[in-house]
Amino acid sequence: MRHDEIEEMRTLPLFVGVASTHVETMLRASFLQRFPAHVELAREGDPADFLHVIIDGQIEMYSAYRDRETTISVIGPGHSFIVAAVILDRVYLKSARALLPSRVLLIPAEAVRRSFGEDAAFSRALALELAGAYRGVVRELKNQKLRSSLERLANWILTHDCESGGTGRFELPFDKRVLASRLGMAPEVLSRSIAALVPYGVKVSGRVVQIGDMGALNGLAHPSPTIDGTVN
Amino acid sequence: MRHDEIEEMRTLPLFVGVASTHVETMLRASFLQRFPAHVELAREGDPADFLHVIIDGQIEMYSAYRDRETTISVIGPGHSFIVAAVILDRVYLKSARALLPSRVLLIPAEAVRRSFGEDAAFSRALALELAGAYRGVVRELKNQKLRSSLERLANWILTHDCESGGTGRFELPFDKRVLASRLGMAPEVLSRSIAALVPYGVKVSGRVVQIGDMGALNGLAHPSPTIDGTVN
DNA sequence: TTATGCTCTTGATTTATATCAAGTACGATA
DNA sequence: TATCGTACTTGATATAAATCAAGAGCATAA
Repeated sequence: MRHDEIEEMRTLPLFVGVASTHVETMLRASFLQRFPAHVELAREGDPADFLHVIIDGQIEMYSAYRDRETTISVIGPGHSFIVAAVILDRVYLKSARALLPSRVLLIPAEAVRRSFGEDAAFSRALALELAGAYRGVVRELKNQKLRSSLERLANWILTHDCESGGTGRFELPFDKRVLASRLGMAPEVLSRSIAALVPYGVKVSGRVVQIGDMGALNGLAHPSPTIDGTVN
Repeated sequence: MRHDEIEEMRTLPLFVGVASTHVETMLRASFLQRFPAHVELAREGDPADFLHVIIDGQIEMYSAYRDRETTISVIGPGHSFIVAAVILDRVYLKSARALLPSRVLLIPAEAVRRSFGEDAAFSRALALELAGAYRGVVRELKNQKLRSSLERLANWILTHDCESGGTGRFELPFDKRVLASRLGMAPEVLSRSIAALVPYGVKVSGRVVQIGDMGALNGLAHPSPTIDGTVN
């Protein structure tokens, strides 16, 4: 990495309060890599060689079993992934692919584990990161086990609108087929669910979603702070 | 807590390598409490007042939404819960109830957060604990999204047999209705799924499960290291 | 513009799972 | 031992979701 790039990375949330010598050591061993869309960056079952931090672009975390595949999450700039596998020195549980051309910071697992062992601020930052990630997955598990597809979609729309300014109008951040997989349904079911939201004032044309009647949508969705809470 | 009890708690895995003054401080502020069966120890949505460590007994972690309820996990002696909520100072995402009469160590959240901030070994122990917990939930989410009820049951039997000695014969550790909820299905569906395993050599009478043909069950279950791995 | 290949939608159907309603087994208790 | 309550099972049915099969819309490139 170039010097100016290292300066840019130094300010990542993961590194706040961490001794600059440790940040320096990790960053010097790191790579800033570009990935074209559709490329796989990590495969589940492989040993965790790098901690990944998305600088820009969009990454899909997914998993396959027999002839099925499901999207676990889609993440963007600032997010890191495979933290748990790296510090435990285990294999990845998910695969990752770029949905958009992306730049990703790759920090060698070995360097991360060394800093984790030597720098208290860094181990604390990782603990907090993991605690937040843990709660995110717990929320998602509840979402899957306790809700119907239509409820999941309705709540996703509410949450996403909220995260993108709460204007009642936003663009889908990725293909509908990815959204379907993320929500745990077949693409056909997503299509029909979108149609089923029309009586509740939701209009979807192409990638644009419009919430016409927030009250009606809320009444259908029944959002819950312990499932949808935007702050972990 | 009495002195001998404090001595007993000192050896908990959560405390290995942690400065004894910190352990002492936390334990002195803690309570060792007994809960009869069926009692609720924590309710989702409440602020996290205590880190809980099960000394003995059995605790069900569950969650409710509208008129539904689901079991997230059932845990036993040595396991701690609500670590994430405690260190982030947030509300619980799950409720907890005792399935058996239980003894639980309650460490005040405030004391945990202080030690987390001051003791590097403790923050590292929590990070590792959280990393393991995170991977556990990810596995469970994949289990839910990628498998049918019958596959989930078949794999649960294999995993549980393995964890209890791999003899091909074990006792259900809790009621079938709890198992059904844990596996994400209605109790009736569990009954029928158990019946559907007979052709694969699985016999269930009362609480005793016998695996007659490990090969056949494996063939149905297709266990995967990235879903069922017993080591996180 | 017309082709080409997508993604998405719609309709018909099957399959999986939940629900409702009895019944049966079984353990605890008197 | 008899009785009560609870957990579990079984059958019938309803609902939810997946699958299969076309077709429609839309962007891209020739």
